[in-house]
Amino acid sequence: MAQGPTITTIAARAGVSIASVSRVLNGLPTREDTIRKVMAAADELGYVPNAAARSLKSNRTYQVAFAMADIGNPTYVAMVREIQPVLKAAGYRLVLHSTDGDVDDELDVLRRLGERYADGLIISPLRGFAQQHLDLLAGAPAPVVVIGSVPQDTPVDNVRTDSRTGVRLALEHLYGLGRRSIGFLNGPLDTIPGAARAAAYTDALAALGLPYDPDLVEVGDFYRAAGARAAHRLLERSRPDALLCANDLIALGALDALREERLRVPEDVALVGMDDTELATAAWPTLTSVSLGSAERGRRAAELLLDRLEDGAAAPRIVTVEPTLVVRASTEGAS
Amino acid sequence: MAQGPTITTIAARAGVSIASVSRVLNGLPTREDTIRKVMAAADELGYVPNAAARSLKSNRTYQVAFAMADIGNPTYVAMVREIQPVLKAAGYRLVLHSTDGDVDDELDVLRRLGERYADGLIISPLRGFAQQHLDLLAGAPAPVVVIGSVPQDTPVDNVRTDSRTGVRLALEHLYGLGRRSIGFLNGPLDTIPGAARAAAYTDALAALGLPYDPDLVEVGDFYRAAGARAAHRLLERSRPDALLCANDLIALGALDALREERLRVPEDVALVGMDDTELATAAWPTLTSVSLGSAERGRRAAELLLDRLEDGAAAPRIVTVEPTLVVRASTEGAS
DNA sequence: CTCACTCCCGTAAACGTTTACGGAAGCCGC
DNA sequence: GCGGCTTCCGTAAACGTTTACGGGAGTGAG
Repeated sequence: MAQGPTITTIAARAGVSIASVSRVLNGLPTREDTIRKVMAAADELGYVPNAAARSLKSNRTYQVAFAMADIGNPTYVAMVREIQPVLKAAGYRLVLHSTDGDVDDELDVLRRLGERYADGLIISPLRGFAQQHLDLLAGAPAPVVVIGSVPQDTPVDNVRTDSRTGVRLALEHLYGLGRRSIGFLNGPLDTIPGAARAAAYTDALAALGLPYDPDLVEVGDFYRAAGARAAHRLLERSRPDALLCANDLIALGALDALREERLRVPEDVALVGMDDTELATAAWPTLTSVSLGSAERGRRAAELLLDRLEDGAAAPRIVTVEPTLVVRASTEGAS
Repeated sequence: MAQGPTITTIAARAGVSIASVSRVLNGLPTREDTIRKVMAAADELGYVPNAAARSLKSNRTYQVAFAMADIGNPTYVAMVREIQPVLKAAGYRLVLHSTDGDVDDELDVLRRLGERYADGLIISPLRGFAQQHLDLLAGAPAPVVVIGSVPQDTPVDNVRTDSRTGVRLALEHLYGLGRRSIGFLNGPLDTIPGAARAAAYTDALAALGLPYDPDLVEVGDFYRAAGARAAHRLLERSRPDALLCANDLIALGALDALREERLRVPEDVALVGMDDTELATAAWPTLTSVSLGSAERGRRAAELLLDRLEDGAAAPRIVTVEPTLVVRASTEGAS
């Protein structure tokens, strides 16, 4: 934990000025033997540049922040997993924020960007986009990329998916299998995905000519235990032949509940999750799931941010990742 | 992306010196109406302090780094999940490094601590502890906490688990169920957990009076697909009545393989994983797994680091987290 | 020999904070 | 009315870099 050498130390040992040291270390044109002297001194002293001083002067931290609701959720893990290597390859560190889906926390992350501890931010808000969010986004002191849909004219890079299409794919698949009583286990309606999926479910039903039956819909939370409870509540008052779950965790909970109720999957109830996380293939029967391309969304977001850091003036871009349906045993029968 | 206000801006607007502004913002004793003026100016301007300038002066970044092999591995996710809130509560940000288990990457993380971009580091090395590691650890420019066992006299805080006991618990459990031909699917032997678990397996067999049969041991990698391949190889040449897997991912792969070979779990082959990740409860049958307390290790590591940041001089501490066996359906039959 | 030009390098300022130091103002007791 | 104390604040230095600017040495041409 010794006090490290600074360019001043190196300059003294090499017998040159700190300016020369800095030039050598940054590869600016310098005479050959000065380079050698400085390099030798730096090596001997084990010099490592000080990040704080460098960013103070250059206004670059080479850090990027990623804010999401919960690192325990495999969707976000998939994103982080893709974001990290992209940033690393470009020489950036990753700062991780878990907001627990708390709006104040999210706003706080946005505000503290002003501390300039990071050059940019990727945020995947769970709740939110009150006017307050939008104001902060518009006036953000550093580039921000939002994963999730942002209102039309918000001047921000944006990676979105089309959960409407995703839900439709799932319902069409179930309809095609002859299921007509398709229940829906959703997450909280005050979350962005919760609200979007609720609307999409209603629309997709209508498109298929199926009636909307409130008894077939339950709202819980995006966790496994909550999914199980929601499934039990739903099964108490109706008997669907299929269940769409707003994410894979809920689907796992539903699987637990169905097992307890001695209902077979998929024979009695076909089950579809969303997000297509690794849990979908760990479960048994393996879960049919709507892939919303979390990994790809993460990667694209990181790329957008890096582009933006290169060229701050370019017009905001919107990238849309198409959902796909990954069919597995929980709807199509035995493995 | 406007240029933010600095304490100089505030000082001008409030009609005081920058020293007064700094004092007010840091809560040092100041006259009441100066406080008001400064606060008013700061609020109006939306002042946010600059992190780089602050850390340059104070030598504190309020960041902590965590380096692990692979954020896709649920073990590390469990750690991050615990580490993050502990740090956040203490006002620290989390910087995440994925090393892919690459030794050079690990060394690089250690070296770059010298940039002082973080006040401390939690590292969970997968390979390593060559002399090079130890030298770097000893001379680290900031406190380091290692998750995983470190040689006896390394002057570093250390959170370890006792995988020897963990493996013994698993084998005793299987032995108690009447299993006598217990196979072992391990990860690479040049990794720390791989080597430790191999030795523990041999010892535990001996303690139970069972012979060591090389045909019952297969080495692969810590991934699901590798686990499946290893299981297939093992099943080609022997017919165990139980399989211990060096982590849950391998166990999931083994489950895949066993299913393909039409072997029933646990009737034909009892299956035990390690790490007790969420995958263990997602699988079917649910997986008996040796919990190595990943979550707790993460939390304890974060706490150790925070303590160390308070008091750098205290003697290095070693915390040991006891493994436990979580028995589920993959050894004890129907749910 | 001198002038102009080039090539390197050193001096010093700047980034936005924190903080040591000393000065000004007010108050008290004598 | 003056010395001494306290309280508050401003000046300036410092943290470790990067970089604008200008000066000195060397070269070549006239």
